[in-house]
Amino acid sequence: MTKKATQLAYIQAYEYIRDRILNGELERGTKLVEERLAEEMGISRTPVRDSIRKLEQEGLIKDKRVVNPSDSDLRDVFQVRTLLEGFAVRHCAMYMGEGDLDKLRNCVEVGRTGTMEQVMAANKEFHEIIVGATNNPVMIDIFERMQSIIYLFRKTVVYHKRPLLIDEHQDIYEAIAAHDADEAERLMKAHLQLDLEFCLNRMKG
Amino acid sequence: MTKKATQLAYIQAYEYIRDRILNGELERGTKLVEERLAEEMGISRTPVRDSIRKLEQEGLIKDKRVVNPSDSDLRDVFQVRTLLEGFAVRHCAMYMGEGDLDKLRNCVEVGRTGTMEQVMAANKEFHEIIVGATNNPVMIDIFERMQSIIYLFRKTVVYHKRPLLIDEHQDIYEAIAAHDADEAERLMKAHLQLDLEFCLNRMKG
DNA sequence: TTAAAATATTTTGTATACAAAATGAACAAT
DNA sequence: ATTGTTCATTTTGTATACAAAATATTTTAA
Repeated sequence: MTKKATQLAYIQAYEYIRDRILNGELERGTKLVEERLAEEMGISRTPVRDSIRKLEQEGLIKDKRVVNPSDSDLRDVFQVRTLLEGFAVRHCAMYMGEGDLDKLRNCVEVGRTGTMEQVMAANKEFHEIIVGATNNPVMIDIFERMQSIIYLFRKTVVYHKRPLLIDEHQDIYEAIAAHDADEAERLMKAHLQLDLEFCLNRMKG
Repeated sequence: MTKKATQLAYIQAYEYIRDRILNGELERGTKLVEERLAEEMGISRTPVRDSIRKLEQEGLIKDKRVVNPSDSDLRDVFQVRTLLEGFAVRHCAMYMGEGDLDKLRNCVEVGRTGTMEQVMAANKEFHEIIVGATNNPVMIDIFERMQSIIYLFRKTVVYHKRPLLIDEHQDIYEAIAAHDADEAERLMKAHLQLDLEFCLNRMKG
């Protein structure tokens, strides 16, 4: 019994467009024409419009174009991200149980030994576990939305492994495991700051 | 020369539905039927659907019903709100100029002397000025989205003036004016905490 | 050649019709 | 009475046609 994929056209359209944006096939700034996309997918404009509206709300599309975030936009996102993850990691240091701690440690491990794809997934998961541990759906939702933008931005720098990234994750993990909330928060903020600067610098090249 | 109102049906529909939700005419939990609303406004379903989708993204509608946030939902929102406004007020204490300070002082003043409607508007503005001063559109956007939910929740307690609310605003203003970031943040967090508890308690009655 | 106006083309917004799905009511069997 | 099944009704999802708006192109005048 194979898991039945969603048959609804507007969901299909949403995933299709979203994936094409995130993997870079639809470049930043590209104008999205409803009819062209509809034809491309063999459906009508109606569900395509729905999905475009949704992606607009999520911030991946702006004025019918794939968003093209400026340095300033990215800074704004990171400022909020730093706030949320700073809070979240503090929460982790105080309350996180063994299960999640194991998962975090595993992310660090994969970060050192895995393939490129595995490393990227593990890095993403590392942050998701931390934010998820707050158990606050509002916060998680905001975080996930920002992830899309960040991923979009990072797309072009994906093959430039940032040095020290895994070391920083390990340090954060250790601070959490040691229940040192202040240190965990401090390390997380520094980590995100470096990440931001790496992104911004790479964009210029 | 009167300001020309937007003629687009989907914007009109958005504002119409949103206002009816926020002012309580559409009660929490009410099922929203596209065709009924369309007929009611004398337009077709298409723009009504658009606006419902948008309101769903904004969190005012969930599963075609006016949201009915639980205590837990409201706590989650306030946790994020506290984080954002704590940061924002700290920013204000460090960088806010005379112009905005005047506006804040005016909000406090109106809070003491105005009519019910004026007081409510001034209270809202007080917080908007503080968040707006961060100059971070991402943060402002998140804040505004939460405001809708909070307002919806608060709707039922609107005529129970909370004691001390204006005093707290004044204290926050003074801490900002004195450039005391730590104190401003502390006062803001306490203020929001009291606000949350007031909301939650009133809901039970 | 450049700027402005007019025209053509593309693209979006809206209405409507029909199909698919979800919901609810009526009925039968236990 | 309760459960389950069938049928009717409502509501949503999708396609299509047309109108309005925005964009691009050509034409005309200086």
